[in-house]
Amino acid sequence: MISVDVGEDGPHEYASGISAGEVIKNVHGRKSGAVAALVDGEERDMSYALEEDCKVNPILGDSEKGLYILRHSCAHLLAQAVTQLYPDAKPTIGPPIEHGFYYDFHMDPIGEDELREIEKRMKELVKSNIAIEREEYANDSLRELFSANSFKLEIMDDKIGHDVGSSAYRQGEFVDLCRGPHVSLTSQLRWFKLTSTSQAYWRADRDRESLVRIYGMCYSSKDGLKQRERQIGEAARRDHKKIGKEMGLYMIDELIGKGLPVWLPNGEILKSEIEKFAVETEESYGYVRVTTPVLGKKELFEMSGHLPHYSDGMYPPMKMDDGEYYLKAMNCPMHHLIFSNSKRSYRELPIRIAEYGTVYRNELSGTLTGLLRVRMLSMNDAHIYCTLDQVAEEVESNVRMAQEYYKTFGFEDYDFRLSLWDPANKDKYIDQPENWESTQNHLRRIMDGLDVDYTEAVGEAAFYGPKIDIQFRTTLGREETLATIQLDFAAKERFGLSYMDETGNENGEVFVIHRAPLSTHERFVAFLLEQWTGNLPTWLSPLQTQVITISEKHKKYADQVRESLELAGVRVSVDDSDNTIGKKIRTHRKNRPAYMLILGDEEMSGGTVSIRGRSGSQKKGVKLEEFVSDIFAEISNRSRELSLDE
RNA sequence: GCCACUGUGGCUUAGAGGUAUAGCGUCGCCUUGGUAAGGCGAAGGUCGGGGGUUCAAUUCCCCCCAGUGGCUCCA
Repeated sequence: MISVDVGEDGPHEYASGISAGEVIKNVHGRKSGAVAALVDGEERDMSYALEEDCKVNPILGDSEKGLYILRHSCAHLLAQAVTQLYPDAKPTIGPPIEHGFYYDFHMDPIGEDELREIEKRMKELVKSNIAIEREEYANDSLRELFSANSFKLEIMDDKIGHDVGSSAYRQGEFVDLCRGPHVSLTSQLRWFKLTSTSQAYWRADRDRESLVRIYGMCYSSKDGLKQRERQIGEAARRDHKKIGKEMGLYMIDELIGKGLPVWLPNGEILKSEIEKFAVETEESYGYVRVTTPVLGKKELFEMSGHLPHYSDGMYPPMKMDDGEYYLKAMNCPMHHLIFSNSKRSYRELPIRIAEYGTVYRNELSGTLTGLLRVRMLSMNDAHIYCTLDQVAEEVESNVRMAQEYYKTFGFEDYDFRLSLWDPANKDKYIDQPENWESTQNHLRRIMDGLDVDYTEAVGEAAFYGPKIDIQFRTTLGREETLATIQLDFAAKERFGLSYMDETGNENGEVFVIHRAPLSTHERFVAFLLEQWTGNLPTWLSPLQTQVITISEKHKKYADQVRESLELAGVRVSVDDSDNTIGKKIRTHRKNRPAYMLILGDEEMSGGTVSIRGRSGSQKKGVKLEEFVSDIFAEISNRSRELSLDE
């Protein structure tokens, strides 16, 4: 007999050799929802035999661990279906991921029809309710088992004896090299769906074999799957590309080129509202503004380190009669020259140089999408030149500024990330290990002193120094970097930055902070549109008031209303066409004005307006002057809420 | 850049080897209408571009271009 600790009600006695699953069934019932067991803290199959005293807990299908097991098993199910349908296909690796799983196969590319075929076969395998069993092998018999699959052999070369173990999992005729654990029956894998295929390289190495990756999503219940499908639908509804088109914000024309969005009049309004806000804010934080050219000579970018470390991100040079010129990928080199343009005194520091302009980055064509990833980036960029002692305060005030910005814009779902260099990948970074260590530690101390949570990420630094990234989650749960605050220890030497210190000596210890809290206008607008589903706060709305007349008798009054609003600086448009009012409301909804004003006999005689909010709310008989002053206040306060939609 | 899929009037879209649907929008006429589609009519497309196969291609094949989803990369 062995004693098994099952949690709340103390240890139970069982015959030695009983399976973990039997114990869980005995304690938690047949329908516990367990997909595997936690035996002394180790994840095990339900069939795992208990030989000595231990602690056993169920891993529930809807827990994080349980979902990963389900998804992992689902990946095996996929591989079984694929190898049945395509006997020549060689499974490589197939891990669980957030929301689902993928599996990479060495096989000929497949399309949508094949994907549905495979999914159908998976469903059949679920119906057949095949047992999934763990098998233990000695190393050479394991190699024998997978002798036809060079990918599996390669995995064994690397991992056996380390953490993969020498186990395989069998379901019917299909066997996969795997550490497990897995669910015990294919019928436990009901709530999945294959979503897409893509290409991947074996070991993410483009010189190795090209593989077909098949993605799927998988949940523990119908609800989970449905909810994810709804989330995907919601993301489509919030898609900035769709909303941007409806609101006439931007266009992309193939003759201009991909990744080069054009801001249309409505988009330009939105962009300039953001810019106006940033200019005001940064003036109050002591920034000065400059403008620098969009291109510069090769020698400049060699000096800055862009050409050795960032050349992939830059456009090829333009040969001119006096040398080679490059489009700038960043503003910093030119700002450094501005700093050096005059003798600086310690009394002047920190100097904060800001620029609203464009930079140009040669992103791979396949990565470009809408406003989220573009090749011409409009930025509210700035560089702060300060002493080491001043770094902390400047970083802090930038974190604070970012938080203020995001509050106003209504962003809440973001995290800070301390991005560090990767000493194993020295080509990507300036090779000064001591400087990396000291600046990274410095930033870490600053972050620890601020009351914000952050994570650390190796290999995410800029080439010239560590940075604090502000990470956002899109509706689909994908993480994107919105903004960065970067600490640059390299510029001072490369550009010979210096100032006269208190002792009257030239001091070269100038630290540079690069920061762009509002990201690029392109990406920022994409996030804003998603955040608000296009229904932006009034101050940001390209159209703040849409006036709708009931009949042509009211045209004159509508003009009067328009004039009053325009006088107060409110963006207004009048629709006095002879369509019905319902029709007009429907038509104008896609432009997403903050408010619609309905004008008819009642309003005209009383000098009032009838307000229709975005939610469909109606408020009749509001004095025109009252509306004008209310909306004016809402706009000047940059209010997040639409106070008149009630 | 790599892989898969997609590309039909301003927008959404049907279709298929014999030069093509429908709705919205636009324009005109009628309607003067009170909070998410009033009625009638008209215009508008070399079916992404270029080659090829065929008596015939928008439909099949090849090459480009662009979009979408991934890989890689990244603000």
